[in-house]
Amino acid sequence: MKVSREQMSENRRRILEVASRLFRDKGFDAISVAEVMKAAGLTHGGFYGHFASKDDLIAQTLAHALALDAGGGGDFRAYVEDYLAPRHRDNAAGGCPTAGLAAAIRHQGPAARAAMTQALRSQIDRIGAALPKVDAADKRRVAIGSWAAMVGAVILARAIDDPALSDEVLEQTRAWIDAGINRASAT
Amino acid sequence: MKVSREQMSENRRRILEVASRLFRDKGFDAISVAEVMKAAGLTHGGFYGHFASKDDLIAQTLAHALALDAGGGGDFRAYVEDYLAPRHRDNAAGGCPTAGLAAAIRHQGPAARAAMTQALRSQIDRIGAALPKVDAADKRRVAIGSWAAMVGAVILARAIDDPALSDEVLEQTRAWIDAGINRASAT
DNA sequence: AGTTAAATATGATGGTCATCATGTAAATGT
DNA sequence: ACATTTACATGATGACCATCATATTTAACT
Repeated sequence: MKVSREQMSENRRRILEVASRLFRDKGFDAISVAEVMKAAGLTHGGFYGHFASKDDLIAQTLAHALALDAGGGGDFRAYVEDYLAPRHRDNAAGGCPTAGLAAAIRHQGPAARAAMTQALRSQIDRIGAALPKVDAADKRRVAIGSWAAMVGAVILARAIDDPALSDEVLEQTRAWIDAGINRASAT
Repeated sequence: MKVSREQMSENRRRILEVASRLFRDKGFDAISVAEVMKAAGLTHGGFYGHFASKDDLIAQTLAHALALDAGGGGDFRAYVEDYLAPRHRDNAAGGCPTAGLAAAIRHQGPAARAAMTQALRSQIDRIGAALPKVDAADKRRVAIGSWAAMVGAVILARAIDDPALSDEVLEQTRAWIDAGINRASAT
């Protein structure tokens, strides 16, 4: 049955939203088109009215999720603390899409890679801007190094099965980033 | 046809070897059992004589690859330089299994997670031992922070489609790790 | 040398999935 | 009000894949 134009937009929005959560939680391959549609309260048939293919859904979901996730603009230390918290590690479905999906993008199409490139650029700039005390010459190094460590730490912390070691990876990475910022700010 | 016991061991070894390369290159889901067997010069039928399931192959391949990859024991700065080189970024099939597969382990079984946990432990110890000038109290922090940044940087560098930005992620992360080691050694 | 055991090949089987074809009903425009 | 469009539902279709069944061939043991 046909639905109103607003209803259709709303449906499309909900598809992207649930796809974003499902993909972050289980990965692109483990989630079928039918699962996404069902989670959005629809059936699989209408899918190709909204998206050209599953690849298209993946690319649009990525662009959507990465744009929404724009964090790190305020107090950088507080951002790092939240990012490297067990709560974030344990909440992949609602967490940072870069930490959840960056590694899978290698196996996706060009649109997905373009979305991730754009997001990485923005994130580096945002982190740089949130480091006012750091010399301009060092800002980029601090921003890139910190972001790489944050993403890597969450990925590693999620991959291992020892909670104590997983917590330690998060905590030591946080301390390591803090020390790096202090050093760069002390000049 | 039956083959000699040595031939069988050799076959098994080759299956693990090609599986390791294929999985690192394309991911666990994109590689079928039949593909692995074909790449090993066999047909799909013999697979279940060697492994109980694809999950079992994944777990054993991981243990095998992670054990072989034990790097970082010698000169740590040289190791970092190689790790964060474009050559390594562009050679996922032959590169570090942690960088290639860590993010996918979240979706695998307990044996795979156990293998990754063990590998991470060894790697942290190995890096710590390769940092003689760093205070014992700081060793673990430097080792964990550096390793998280290395893994994260390679994952990000592989995910994006702009070669210049990708190179920069590698290079700035290397500089950032260097600076961190210098700071920790200067005490 | 003959018997047995086992490693691999060939050939199903059942399930899942992306995508497509068609029906249906309600919204939109006249 | 009516005609038309269209968003979604239901129901194929064809491909792929993990796993299993059975046959074949040869190493290993007596």
